[in-house]
Amino acid sequence: MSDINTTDSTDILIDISTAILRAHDGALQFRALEDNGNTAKRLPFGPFMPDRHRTMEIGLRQWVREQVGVDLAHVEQLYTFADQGRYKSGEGRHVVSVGYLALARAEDAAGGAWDNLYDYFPWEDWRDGRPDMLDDIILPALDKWLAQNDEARARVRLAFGRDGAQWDEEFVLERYELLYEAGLVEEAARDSDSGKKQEPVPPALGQAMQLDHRRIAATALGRLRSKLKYRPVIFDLMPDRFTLRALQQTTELVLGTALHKQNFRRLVEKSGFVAATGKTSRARGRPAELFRFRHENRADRPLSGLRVSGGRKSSDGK
Amino acid sequence: MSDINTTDSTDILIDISTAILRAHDGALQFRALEDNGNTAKRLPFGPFMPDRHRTMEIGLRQWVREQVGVDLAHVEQLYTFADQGRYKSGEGRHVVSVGYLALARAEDAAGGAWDNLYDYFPWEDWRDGRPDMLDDIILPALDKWLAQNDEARARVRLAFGRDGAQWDEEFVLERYELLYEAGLVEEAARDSDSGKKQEPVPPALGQAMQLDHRRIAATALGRLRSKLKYRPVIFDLMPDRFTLRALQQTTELVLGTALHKQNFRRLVEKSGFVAATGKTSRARGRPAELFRFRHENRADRPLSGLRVSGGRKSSDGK
DNA sequence: CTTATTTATACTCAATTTGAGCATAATCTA
DNA sequence: TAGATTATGCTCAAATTGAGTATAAATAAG
Repeated sequence: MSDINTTDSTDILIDISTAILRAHDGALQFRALEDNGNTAKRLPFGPFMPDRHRTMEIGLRQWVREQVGVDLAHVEQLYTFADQGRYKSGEGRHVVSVGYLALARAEDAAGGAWDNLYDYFPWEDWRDGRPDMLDDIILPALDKWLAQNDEARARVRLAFGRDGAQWDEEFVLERYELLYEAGLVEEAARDSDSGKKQEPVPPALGQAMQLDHRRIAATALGRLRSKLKYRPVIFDLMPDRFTLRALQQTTELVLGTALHKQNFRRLVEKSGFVAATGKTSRARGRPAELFRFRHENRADRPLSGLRVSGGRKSSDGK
Repeated sequence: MSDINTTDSTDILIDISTAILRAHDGALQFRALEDNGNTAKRLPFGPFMPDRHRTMEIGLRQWVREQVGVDLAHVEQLYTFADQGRYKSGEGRHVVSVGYLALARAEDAAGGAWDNLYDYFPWEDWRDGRPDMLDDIILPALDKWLAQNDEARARVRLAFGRDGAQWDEEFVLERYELLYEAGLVEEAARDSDSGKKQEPVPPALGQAMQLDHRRIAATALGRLRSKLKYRPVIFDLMPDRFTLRALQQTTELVLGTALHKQNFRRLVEKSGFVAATGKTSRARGRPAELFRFRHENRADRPLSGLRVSGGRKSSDGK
């Protein structure tokens, strides 16, 4: 038990970092903070202090309150990262990092600096088709790396959908991790013992972040993409009233893929998650009906979320 | 950042606890350890020691190696629990508990004591239909509690599938948490300040465990049930060669529900995850073909896991 | 004010998937 | 040799899904 093995346990510091996402201006954004003397930005974060924080979520909410003034809709723990060497702390303290995902409605998250998440993960946005950088930069660079690290080939194949495997938009973290291991993101060079400096890749692959925050952001995006499909979390990114078009755009934003309009509408209407109201027009074209999320119903249905799917998979042979 | 807020951070101890599951003897079992002077059992666990453990998974594997001799197939981090008051440590140390799920093949996990997981969560096993204890004991008790705690009503409805909501086998943790909060499991009485002792419920609801280990076990079961549906993890519970019947029984074991045999077969064969081999007979009846898991293929397909589903949902009205 | 443009919404249709069975096959037991 | 028992093949209708076509209701342009 704890009392037996407790002997030499070193000083541990737990940091709680939160990726706060919102959908705004046709972009998937997250709250990014700047620090003096550091070009890389960071997520809101702070230490977990058991004396003051009865739970980690209470701690999280404190740091979010103090560092950014945002009303959080959905909050969810992502993962606890504890690898040594991926997180340098000033002192000798060992740092363990607990990542959280939080969703905010644009209305409740007005002020402050918000960055486009896809500026940090440009290879994840497939809304206008497969990003060129994949074939032009990433895959060739990975191939070069694989020549030295053949054991990673299967992971690359799976994560990047090569050789017959298909791209799975949920593998955001797996892709980032591989790019990190291959030394293709700035953080890799930064974390490696400053002695042998890895060659920085000419066209930087997305913006870097402080500490392990980009890893947490990647985890957040992957988790959100996955969760969307079985729980109605998308509504935590939407305002009170919204058109189906807006709902679809937000969904596409998160998934990073385009969806078939009529079928999306059919899916949503059938799901029972939304109820019609009056209507608005604003923008061009025929005015669209405004819907609202049916809280009442949240429990009635299989909670299946929006079973969006990309498109009929090519029925290749078998 | 950390250096700023680091001031008074109290001494934190991180415990790594692992629910190791296997399918054996027609039961879903987990490795349960006994301690002298404690009737409640525990999971293998030990402190995370950053000096010795480069990653938490390395720490986990050390404790598992030392405490139980089991070859782990699949290992997955579940959740980090840090609520104060749910975990008493002998000393003044604040304990944070990181839970892991591990799967083992019965062949690689022979020795030691294995307990039936459903002895700890009897209300989760629906293979022979809805367990009587739900209507006889649990729901009436929850109702009594709800009379004092009306704000929990919606959660109970969702977790226990009442009032039109339907039972979702994945909500294992949510159900356990509610039973805990309602004081219906032994751990609740144990953790509450010994002063006011909660009345223990006459027929104990499943076996209790030490510390927060039953909570971790609940998380493990919920996660596994969920993951089964989108990743082929079930094969990490199977031996090298298996009949489709065995695969189905293991799946039913995990999900806690019965499945339609012919459709399960169709699903599995079409998935491409298995390949036929020779055949065995042993048991009564027509001998069944033996299959093996197709590792090669792991990446080819959408990785969709076994999209098992309970049965056609009643198309109630809308 | 008439037409093009734009977006929303309704419907269709075929392919595929799913839920439920029935039917037959291949063993073992009595 | 007749069950009993389990495996496997096949059918069939209902539901879901992918991909369009068609129509409606606005705004913007001339």
